[in-house]
Amino acid sequence: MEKTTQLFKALSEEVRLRILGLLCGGELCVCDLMAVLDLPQSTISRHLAYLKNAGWVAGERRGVWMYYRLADRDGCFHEDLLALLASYLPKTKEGAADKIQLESFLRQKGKDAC
Amino acid sequence: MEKTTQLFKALSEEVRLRILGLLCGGELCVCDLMAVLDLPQSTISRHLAYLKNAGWVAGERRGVWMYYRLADRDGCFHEDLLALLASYLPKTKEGAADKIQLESFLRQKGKDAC
DNA sequence: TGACAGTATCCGCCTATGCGGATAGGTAGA
DNA sequence: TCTACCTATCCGCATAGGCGGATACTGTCA
Repeated sequence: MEKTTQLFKALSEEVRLRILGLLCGGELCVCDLMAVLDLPQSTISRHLAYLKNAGWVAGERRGVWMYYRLADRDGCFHEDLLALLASYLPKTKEGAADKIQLESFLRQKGKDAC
Repeated sequence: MEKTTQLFKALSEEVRLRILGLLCGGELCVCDLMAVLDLPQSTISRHLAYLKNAGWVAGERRGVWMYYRLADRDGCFHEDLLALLASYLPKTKEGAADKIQLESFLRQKGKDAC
């Protein structure tokens, strides 16, 4: 049950819920999240470490960047809980706003690359 | 989303998960929970207040006793999350043990009343 | 190999919340 | 109304974890 309380602790902070909501759309690197959430790098990194520790996300280094994605689910409960979140978070005010923000940021990033 | 993080904060402590698990079986008073969880009264009461504040449980005074039950669900998300918990908690080691403990306690209580 | 960019971790500070014992508040029955 | 019992709240204390700035680490490229 320790594992379960860890899962819930990780969900009990708005920033982390928003991060999970964004990661439902696919992997992102720390700087993407910084831009969308408008928070200092140390704050984002700390929350990602927390989510990783709790088993919610996994990180993978690719060159200079660390990409984070939703971790492989560990058990039915974890799976079901994530499904619930994935259907709920985008409907919230903050979740919807973050999504729009992310799309516009990624579009801009794409342009800059050209 | 504030409301949501409150729901999760309430779930991020083992004692409170166990209380919810027990209340899934029906209403109970503080002294029932004290007996089953083997914790001081102030601790139980504090956690119940927290759960009540978060919207998980509702209390009703009946004579000297306060009976607590699961609160009416407030929104689909709350509903679905509770359903998930109700199917998960009894399967955990602690949840199953608490259930057995509760049954034996209530049986004893019934006998004493005769 | 030196400079730089992205990320993780450390630091000091502050708040929330855990705990159990003590106390206060309600209610029923004598 | 006095007493006894059940429950809620207060108290002091300890710890977890929030924050942002500073620093350390790591990988890339010239």
